[in-house]
Amino acid sequence: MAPHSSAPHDPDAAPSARAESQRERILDAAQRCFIARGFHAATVSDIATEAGISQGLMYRYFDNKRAMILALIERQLQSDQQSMRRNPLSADIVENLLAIHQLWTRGESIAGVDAAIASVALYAEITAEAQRDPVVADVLQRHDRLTTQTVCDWLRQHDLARGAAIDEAGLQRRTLLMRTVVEGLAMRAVRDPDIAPQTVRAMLAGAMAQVLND
Amino acid sequence: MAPHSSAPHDPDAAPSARAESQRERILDAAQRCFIARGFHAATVSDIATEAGISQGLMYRYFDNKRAMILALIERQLQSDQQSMRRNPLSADIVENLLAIHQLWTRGESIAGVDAAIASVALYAEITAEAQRDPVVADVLQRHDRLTTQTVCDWLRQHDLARGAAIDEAGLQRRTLLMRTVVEGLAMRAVRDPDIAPQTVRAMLAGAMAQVLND
Amino acid sequence: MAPHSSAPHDPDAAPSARAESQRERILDAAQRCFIARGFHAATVSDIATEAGISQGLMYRYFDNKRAMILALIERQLQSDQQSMRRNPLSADIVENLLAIHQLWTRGESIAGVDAAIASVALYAEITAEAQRDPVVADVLQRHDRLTTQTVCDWLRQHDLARGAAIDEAGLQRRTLLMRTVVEGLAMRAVRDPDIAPQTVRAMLAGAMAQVLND
Amino acid sequence: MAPHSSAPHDPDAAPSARAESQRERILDAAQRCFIARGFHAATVSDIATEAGISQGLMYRYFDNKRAMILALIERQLQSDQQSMRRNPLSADIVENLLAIHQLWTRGESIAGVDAAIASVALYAEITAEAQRDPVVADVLQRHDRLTTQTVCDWLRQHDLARGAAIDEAGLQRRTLLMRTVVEGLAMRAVRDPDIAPQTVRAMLAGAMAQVLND
DNA sequence: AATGAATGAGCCTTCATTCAT
DNA sequence: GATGAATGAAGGCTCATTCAT
Repeated sequence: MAPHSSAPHDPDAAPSARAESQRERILDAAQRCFIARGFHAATVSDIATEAGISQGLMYRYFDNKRAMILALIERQLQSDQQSMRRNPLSADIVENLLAIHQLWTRGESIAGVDAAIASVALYAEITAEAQRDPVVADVLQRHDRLTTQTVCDWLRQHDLARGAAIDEAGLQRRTLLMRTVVEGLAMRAVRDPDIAPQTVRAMLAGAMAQVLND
Repeated sequence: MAPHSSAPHDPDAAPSARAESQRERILDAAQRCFIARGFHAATVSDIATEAGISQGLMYRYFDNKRAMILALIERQLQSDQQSMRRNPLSADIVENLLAIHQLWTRGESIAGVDAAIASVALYAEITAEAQRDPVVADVLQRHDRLTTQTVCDWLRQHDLARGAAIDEAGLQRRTLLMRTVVEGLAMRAVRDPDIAPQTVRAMLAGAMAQVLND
Repeated sequence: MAPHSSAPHDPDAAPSARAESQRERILDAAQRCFIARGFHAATVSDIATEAGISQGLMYRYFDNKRAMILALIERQLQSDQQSMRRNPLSADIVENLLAIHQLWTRGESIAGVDAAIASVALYAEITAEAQRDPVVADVLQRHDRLTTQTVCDWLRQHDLARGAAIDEAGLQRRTLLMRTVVEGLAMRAVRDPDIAPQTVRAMLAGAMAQVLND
Repeated sequence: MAPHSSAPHDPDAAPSARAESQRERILDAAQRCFIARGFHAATVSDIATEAGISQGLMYRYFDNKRAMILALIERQLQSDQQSMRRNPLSADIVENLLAIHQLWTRGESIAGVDAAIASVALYAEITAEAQRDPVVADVLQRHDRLTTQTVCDWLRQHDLARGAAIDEAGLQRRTLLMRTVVEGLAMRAVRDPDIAPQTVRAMLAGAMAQVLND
């Protein structure tokens, strides 16, 4: 019908660059609102205002509020994965996590930092949602396995580099420990923001020793 | 107005036993609803039905919905603490956590089990709320420190029992590790419910070794 | 739970007298609004205002707007049937229809008159809805057959009274003619309200002669 | 602005052939949508899609949705009249009506058939609208009288052809009967689609005998 | 103490209409 | 002429809260 442009409401067509950037603007706004108020308390009106567009227009880009939530979750998971992939294991891992812990502690949303968890509030809310919404649970699990694979590959490379024998069961154990400690630390940062940094550093040093050298 | 009992709406009077048990019933119902649907999606009507009372009556026990949420959070934190206090460190700690991990994995609400986290969804939602609501954050932090103290005392007792030297910095590090691993594992259980149990056991064995024996 | 009263929102309980009278008030208001503006143009807010209650309260008595429409249609059909049943065939049938035609012509809603069609606008709108909504179509057809039976029985009694032989095919033909003329006349009354009464009377006389005496 | 053609948005200019054909396309689409969903439930977007043009463009041909409805009603009435004029009274009138009744019964829109009522749903909705909107009522009545005149002329010709004396009052009576039966039958077709065809034929035979031979 | 009817604010969503291109 | 992005005003509906009984 209109050969030179494909509207966002035409599901068969690839979205135009403008449409894509609008979606991103909306998702950015949604992210801020969801972090600030939560998935259910944030209103479509909030998001529209934050995005600087009218409420009605949002429905050209998303079928409904739930679709916004799902799209945001999907985007968040993909961004998390990319962060993990870009951020190789290093000797500085303890110091890196320590720095990120400080940001979590301040409740700031982390942009430009390669953190697997950009906002603890969003991470927690997505997790809660996964226990209620099977669609969210599925998306989450699919991404989770990719991330686990990424971490596992890291460790395998690390072992090869240091000439250690490859032990698959051990790799999985250490991957799980790595992820558990990171995510647990995020929760700790919110629930008691005043832990002494040296305690965190010592804990991380011990745990990362197991991750990297066992 | 009610000559034979001090009504719960009289703030100056000590709540009667009956009033106290009503509050408990309501909070029990609220807990089930909040776990199933979340703080904001659960309606007052849901909770009233679940508690088997009328909507209007709830407002004799709680000023409003927010007060219910706060009371539930408070109660949850106290119950978590009691679990921790009742559940001393033992050689079975790995197997205990493994069993709880299975329950988390199934998304079941844990009753009668001495788990620090009765429902991961509720735990996550409370954490998210803490990053938005300073009142929640304060309550959370106050309880958190008590719990940290409880765990720390455990470990001190454990060290005394095995004749180890007492190292305060080490105790704090191991306490943090303990809590981080438990809370991280709860999140892992939701985000990827299909991790192999032997992997979890191996990870826990390694981490708990550091907690108990370092 | 409450043994002495059954709330309208409890689907298992028989509605209380109060609830029933509220439903009637709402349906009365809905009828006025639907006649004045149509099923789809009339708003729930219109109806609430007309009924003198709040919007929210309507949803204690009807699940949604569609349920109101369906309930009104059902009530209308039942009332039509009762009119037919109360209003036996008589020598005055021509004059009766003539009088009703005058009311139709003025677009007035007919109350207290035993007219099969109380409001032509409502009758037309229900008919239109039947061609779109299978549920409405079903309800309509079910009632229609009862009404047809009622008219058919009238005519049979009439024939017996005048000593005529009973001819089933003929009864059905005359029943159909009777109903067709009545409903057709209703439409005529709206589409050209200025037909001369003597023309209507003459037409009815001829048609009713066939209905009553063939 | 458009030097080579008189644009439809210029009210002083005669509409170009192109503009006229666009209007027809839009009205065709509108008719399909209105039949399927009703005046108020059909959206401008529906109609635009059905017509294969953009929403914005429709506003170059019609001021607003109401203007579309009015134009469609006007066109419908004209087309009905032409059908009546093209379709002279004949011995087959009973069989013709019987065939049309079948189409009404199936809820199909009748195209290419010389039926006075192309769609019962549309006919009913227009009738309902006439009782609300004086503009519609006026247009309807004006057309109605022309149609009545057309039918009346038919019958006069018929009488002349068979050598009967011309009786003006009788002509009006028979015209009214004719129209009443046709429109009443349309309603019957929707409200009880399962009437036996032989019953319809017998009823029509009797009524048309009065129309043609009295 | 207890009920549940009643309210009204506000939410998600739709849609007629406008406007920049 | 033509598009479709954008707007804003409702509309249907929900729900926390209040109140008469």
